[in-house]
Order: sequence, then structure tokens, then C-alpha cells
Amino acid sequence: MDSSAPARHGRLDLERLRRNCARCSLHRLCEPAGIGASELERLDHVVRRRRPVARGERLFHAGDPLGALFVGREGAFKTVLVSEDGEEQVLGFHLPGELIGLDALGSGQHRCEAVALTDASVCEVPYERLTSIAMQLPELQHQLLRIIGQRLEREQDHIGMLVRRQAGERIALFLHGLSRRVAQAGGSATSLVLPMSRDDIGHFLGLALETVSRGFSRLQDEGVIQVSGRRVEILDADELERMANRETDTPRLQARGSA
Amino acid sequence: MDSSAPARHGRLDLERLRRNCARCSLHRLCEPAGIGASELERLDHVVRRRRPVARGERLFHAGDPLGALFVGREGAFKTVLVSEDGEEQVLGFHLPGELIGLDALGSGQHRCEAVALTDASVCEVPYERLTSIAMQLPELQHQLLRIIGQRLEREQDHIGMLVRRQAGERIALFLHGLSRRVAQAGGSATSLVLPMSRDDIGHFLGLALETVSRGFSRLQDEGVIQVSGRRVEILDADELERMANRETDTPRLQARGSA
DNA sequence: CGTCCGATTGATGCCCTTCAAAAATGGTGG
DNA sequence: CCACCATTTTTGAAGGGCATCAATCGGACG
Repeated sequence: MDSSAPARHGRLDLERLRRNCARCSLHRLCEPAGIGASELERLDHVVRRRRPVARGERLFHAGDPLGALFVGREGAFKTVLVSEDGEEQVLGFHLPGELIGLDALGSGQHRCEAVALTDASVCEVPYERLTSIAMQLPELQHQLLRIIGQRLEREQDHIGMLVRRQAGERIALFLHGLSRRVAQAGGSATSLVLPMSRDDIGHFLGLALETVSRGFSRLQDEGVIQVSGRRVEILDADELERMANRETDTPRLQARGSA
Repeated sequence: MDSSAPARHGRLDLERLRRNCARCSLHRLCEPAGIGASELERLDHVVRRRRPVARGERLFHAGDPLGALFVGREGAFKTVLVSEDGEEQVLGFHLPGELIGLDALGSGQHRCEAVALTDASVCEVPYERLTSIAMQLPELQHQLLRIIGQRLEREQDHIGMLVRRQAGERIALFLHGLSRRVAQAGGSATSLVLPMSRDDIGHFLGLALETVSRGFSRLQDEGVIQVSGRRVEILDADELERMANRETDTPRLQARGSA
């Protein structure tokens, strides 16, 4: 496959566009919807591709007007809600391929800020243009609604993580979910390098950073994971998932081997 | 089913439709968007109005395909996520004028169930028809996206309620938020009759029902509210809001009067 | 090699959960 | 109208898990 053919029209052009979208992880937005050539071309003209973002840089701040949605391409982000007393609440982490900026849909202004946890790059889609194109493409409209709906599901899962689950459960749930998402983004499901600090994880899970650290250590003692700073190896994914669903029951009934 | 003037065109028809929408609380969906006559007419033909729902009845179950969105008209609902072990997680409460059913947008299937807490009635909007009309009405599309975005905000507020806030804070936050919403739905902001049980509130706030009850009693002791079963009078809304934002600080530093 | 920031580990206190029982509420039928 | 029951709510007592304070450890970087 040639990588540089500058064909202007025909299949070659479409191929180039599709390739770009697939690389840029925008495929979640347009590819599964079966969008045709002309539509892709329009999207392509609208999307600002592969904008680099330095670690610590913000895609937007709280209060910024909704200008564009972002799709992570490389690196990782967190979205943070800062309360008036300076307390940070981490709303989510965002891996390549995931949409950032939906928090402004309700009011037209961002209510949280998106911070790059590592050096990163994003694709940028002007919101107004996206919606106006969606007006004419049923597939794109449905896809957009579906993606927003999936974000709703994620928020609900986040709530489920926080409600009446104890620390070990939340941490297992977090690692398990992160592993799946890293795999979906093209990484290894068992060998992770966490882009976020223990403090960030704590502010996401509603736990003190020390509790997160202790939880990691405990999982390591039990042989489920191996931790070295931000490097995490998942040794027993099944057990991890089991702990994620209820840690409190059968702590000694089915105990095998050492206590 | 027309019950009155069968006018086909002209202002009368439009007025009737607007009235219906306003009464039906669908105004949040179409009225502020400045929708014109023909569009309202189309919406009107699509909406099944004022369907009664008995207490305990479900609008949908987990796993049901996404058929329609609902707008509460009278009464109250809760949406509940039931985990495999039978544990209930209350995702939200829904007052008149609020949209129910968005949980299915991501997958096309409902993941929670919507239960009527009281005898109630709803308007029912077939989802496919709504989106296909939205394709042709920029205002409606934007309004739809805005409403979904507002739901996202609510989920995030819910998360903020759960993370690192202690019981008294969550309960004050809950009462304060409910008061505002009841007022928005046309009720009294200070005199509430809770449609949900202490258990429901507990499953929403991530607390044991006993803790909720104790929290109410404590607020009463402090003269902030007056409780009698499910009847709650808010005596000091300012103080309630203050407690909602940080209960733990300045308990004795800036203490005035009694310790 | 020394500094700095993040991660780990320890000890203590407290808030909330849990178990338990009494009290109140609401609906039903005599 | 009142008695009766089921359900919900309130209140009490005890124990545990997590936050907090504090110190040490470890790696990254100049």
C-alpha cells in the first residue's frame, strides 16, 4: 500500500481519509457508522489533526466556551472539577480514542478542565461544524448520540464504583477497567504504565492517596498484580475481576493455601 | 385523538400544541428552542401524551430495547441499576419535566429500570422518530444535545456528592438539590413530601438507611429542617446550603455563640 | 552526589456500618 | 371508628475501615 499517493478523487482519496481517521482514533466517531466518501471528506476538512499537547497543558479550562470536542490520539488526560475551596475532583481519565469535552454540552461552557497527564496529541473537531454535518448524516448523528450515551454509562459506572464499595473493591475495579480500556486503545492489557499519580487515582475513587497505595500493596501481596511505582503488571486478571465484584464475601470460606 | 378544535392550520392549532407541550412538560424539549408551528405539529403527532403509570410500575426494565424516551408529567420515578447479586444502586430520581430513558442511548438497550415511586403519568416520545425529526430541525437537535449534556452534568454532580464527602454533607446536598428541582417543577421549595424511602436515599447517596435517618434527625436538632416521616420542611435554606458545601471545616474556629 | 517529588508504610482516632429493637406510619378489614 | 398488621422510620450500642498525621523510602533529574 502506497502511503503518499496524492490522488484528489476516487477511491484512493477515500482510503487516505479512512486511514487518517483510523489512525487518529476518530474511527469511533465515523467509521462504524458506515460513512461514505463525501461525508468523510467533509469531516476531514473540519478536523484539525494531531495537535500536540505538552504534559500539564490544558485543552480547556472551567468556564471556557464550548469550541471543539477533542479525541485523544496519544498520551492520556484527566478531567478535573475544581471546587471553590480548591478541592480537586477527578471526573475521568481519557485514553487515546476517547472523546474529551462533552462536559460543556449542557451549558455551552466547560465546567471542568482537561489536563494532559503525559505529552500527548489530540484531534480537534469544532462542535458547531460537527453538529451541522450530523444534521445531514443520519449515521453520524446516531453515532454521536451513541458515543454521548456511552459516556453517560461510564459516569454511571463511576457512580457504581463509589457507592458502598470499599477501598479494595474500588481499586480492583479501577485497575480492571483501565486494563480493558488500555487494551482497546491498542496497548497491553496486562502490562500497564499508569499515567496518573496515586493522588489522582484517589481523587477519582474517593479515597486518600495512602489508601490507594495500600490497596496496590495488598493486591501485590496477594499475588494478583506486581507494582513498581507506576508500572503495574496484572498477574491474575480473573482474580482481579473477582475482587472487583465483591471483596467482602467468602474471605475465608474458600480460602486456599495461605491465609 | 383530538379532543377539541380540529383546526388543521393557522394559529389556533399552534396555540393548542404549545399549550399541550407546556402542560406536558415537554417544553424543556421543544419550547425554549423556538420551534415553529409545523415542527410542533409533527412532534405532537409523535408524542403519546399523559400515559398514567401506577406506583411501583416500571417504564422499562434492564435489557429492554430503547423504544422511547419519557418525560415525567406527574409523580416521581427512580432509576435503579440492579447488580448481579441483587444489590440496588439508585442512579437518580426524576421529577415532572425531567427526561427518563437516556441510559439506553449508548447501547440501544436500557441498563437500568425506571420505577414509579408514586402514581404518576408520563409523555412518551419514540426515540427513532425524535431523532429523525431532529435531523431536520437544528433547534431541536441542539436542544436534545443540551438536555443530554445536562444529564451528564447531573451524573457528575452525583459523583461529586459521593466522593470524599461525609454523610451530613451528602444529605444536605441531596435536600438542597431536591428542593431546587421541586421548585423548578412547580412545587414549593421549602415544603417537601419525599416520594422516596430512606432506603432509596441511602442507595442514592451511598449510605446506610440508618445513616440517612440520623442525618435528618441531626438537621432537625440543629433547626435547619423539620422532619415528620416523609414530610420535610426546610426552615433555613441558607444554612442548609452552607452545610452542603463543607460540613467539616470551622466547626470550632469561627464558632460563634455555643460551642 | 544531592535535591525534590512521589510512593510507601506505620499509628491513631473517628465516622459510618452493622446488628438489634422500639416506635411510628399507613393501609385494611372487622 | 378502631383494631391490627406490615412496612417504614427512628434510635441505641459496638465494631471496623478509612482518613489523617507523620516519617521513611525510592527514583528522576540537574
